[in-house]
Amino acid sequence: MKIATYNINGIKARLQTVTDWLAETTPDIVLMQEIKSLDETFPREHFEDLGYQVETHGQKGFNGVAILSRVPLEDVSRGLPGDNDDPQARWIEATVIGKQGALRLCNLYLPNGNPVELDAAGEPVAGGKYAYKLAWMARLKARAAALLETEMPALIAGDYNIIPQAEDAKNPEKWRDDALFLPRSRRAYREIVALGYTDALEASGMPPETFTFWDFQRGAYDKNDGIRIDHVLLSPGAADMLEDAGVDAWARGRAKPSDHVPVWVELDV
DNA sequence: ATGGTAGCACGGCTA
Repeated sequence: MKIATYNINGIKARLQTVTDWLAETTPDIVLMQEIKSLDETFPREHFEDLGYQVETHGQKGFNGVAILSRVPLEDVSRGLPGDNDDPQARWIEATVIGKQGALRLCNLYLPNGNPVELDAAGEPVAGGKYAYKLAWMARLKARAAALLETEMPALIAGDYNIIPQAEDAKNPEKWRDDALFLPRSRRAYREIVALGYTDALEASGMPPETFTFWDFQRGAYDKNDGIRIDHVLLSPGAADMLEDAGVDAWARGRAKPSDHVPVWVELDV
């Protein structure tokens, strides 16, 4: 079963790009971020006509996540547990049944966190974007831990907005004070992985300079000034199913590209 | 220090 994550940066502007990519790479399941669309304005029928079940968790203008699946999805749940008052649509999960058994799919769009606002003591300013990012990551850690307590193997994938290591950036010094790379951000990410998750790309032996995002500005793609911020984390049970993983970096060079490219795994589910 | 680009939606925010 081929499962991909793809921050598409706006479904309306990306419909043709995504449709062409689907035809060329034929994933069974796509976890999409930044659909920037309400549920009712998402082009559901377009993807249903291509053979996909469509589950969305949308929001007007910003954020929004969706799952496309050629395999039936069950028990769809919207919103990351831990804050019922969070208005931002950044999390959707569902169960897929394969030949061997079930797999829990979690699709996330982790907050960017910039600009970083710190008080005189160096603590994130309450109500600021960086504080929101860290609070969201604490909720993610709790959910990731809870998933390990269940019987079901789990995949947690999406746009993490985290550069895990200096090697995951062409120019790490540019990101030193950025919310994607601050020690505090990376520590929170490492704590989640350390619960018992496997980075699918790392496990499959990715080459140096494996990036998933190049900014639209300053000709970042032409200079390969990229970062790796889209990740697929696998619980131990899901890691046992891993057959292959990769990045469709070529998608960044196509017409009307997103600033992110797809990351995919092949799992023997 | 600023502005560079893109999307949504039509002003200004988000990244």
